[in-house]
Amino acid sequence: MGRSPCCDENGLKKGPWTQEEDEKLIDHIQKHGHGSWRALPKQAGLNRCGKSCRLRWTNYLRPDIKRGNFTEEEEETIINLHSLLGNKWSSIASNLPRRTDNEIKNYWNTHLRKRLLQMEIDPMTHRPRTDHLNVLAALPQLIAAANFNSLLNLSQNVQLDATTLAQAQFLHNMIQVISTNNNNNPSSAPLAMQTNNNLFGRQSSYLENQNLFDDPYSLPLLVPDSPEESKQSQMMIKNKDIVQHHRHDTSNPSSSNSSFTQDHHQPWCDTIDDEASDSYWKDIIDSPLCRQTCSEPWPFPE
DNA sequence: AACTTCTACAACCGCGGGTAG
DNA sequence: GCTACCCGCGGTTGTAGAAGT
Repeated sequence: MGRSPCCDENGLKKGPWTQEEDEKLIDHIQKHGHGSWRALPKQAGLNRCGKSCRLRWTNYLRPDIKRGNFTEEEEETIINLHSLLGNKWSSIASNLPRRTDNEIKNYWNTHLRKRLLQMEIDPMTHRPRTDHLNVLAALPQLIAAANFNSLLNLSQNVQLDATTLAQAQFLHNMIQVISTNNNNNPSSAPLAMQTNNNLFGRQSSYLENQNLFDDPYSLPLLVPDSPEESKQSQMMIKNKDIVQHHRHDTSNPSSSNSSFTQDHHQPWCDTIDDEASDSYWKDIIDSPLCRQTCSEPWPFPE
């Protein structure tokens, strides 16, 4: 039907808010509540449209907003929820107390998204990027160039420096994920969810009690394949269960709530033991290695 | 010191859902 | 059922400050 934007009305101020305007808005809402946003500016003596007032209040002035840096726990929650919900910022925000959808959206776009890109993970699908990484063509090249197998074998007997070892592990994991994808395996799931734990080593729980590990070499499936499973998981998110589980599992790694025991897929775990996997992805993300690896052309940095 | 480029994030815009008349 | 309105959401833009040259 079409409507004219509320701010088309003549003479209404746009742009950054002044302290005086903020004070007027806060004062009015504290005394009267916001009521109708459309009517509020006039009542509060503000030369703004209602929409602008609502945005200023909900994203900035509201007293229950938590500002400042995101914690690791918050980052991990955002990444996990984004892999499930996509750009449903308000839904994600509902699982992060005192954070606004706008703030989460900005943080995603300026920090987390870039971080995933640096890891060659598509931030929308949370899967390894294949646009410029032609998997089939690149795989032999990757292995040959890195002399990968010998490196791995060597690493079992020789004390390699940490960087080299980390590079080997990183490549190994990438190849394993890629191989799994190529094998038409259902675990072509978002990479963030394909490790035993998620991107930051916390365990997801919404697929509890499912046998995920038929193929001992496959990476566990942590993302629902069917719409039904997806709905289930989203319901759990709505109930904030997933966040609670995360926290529970963090404090109790051997929690019986977790379905992601590692007994059934030892080959993967041979590379990453329990302790290491807990901080595995986080370490990679934060490490100079990640930046180096991702900033250099494949197949592998020297 | 001056200029350019980059980064972070506040704010805006347009769309769609819900609802009252 | 139609229209007008309100509200919330997600994408995008504008801009101030930081970093680089």
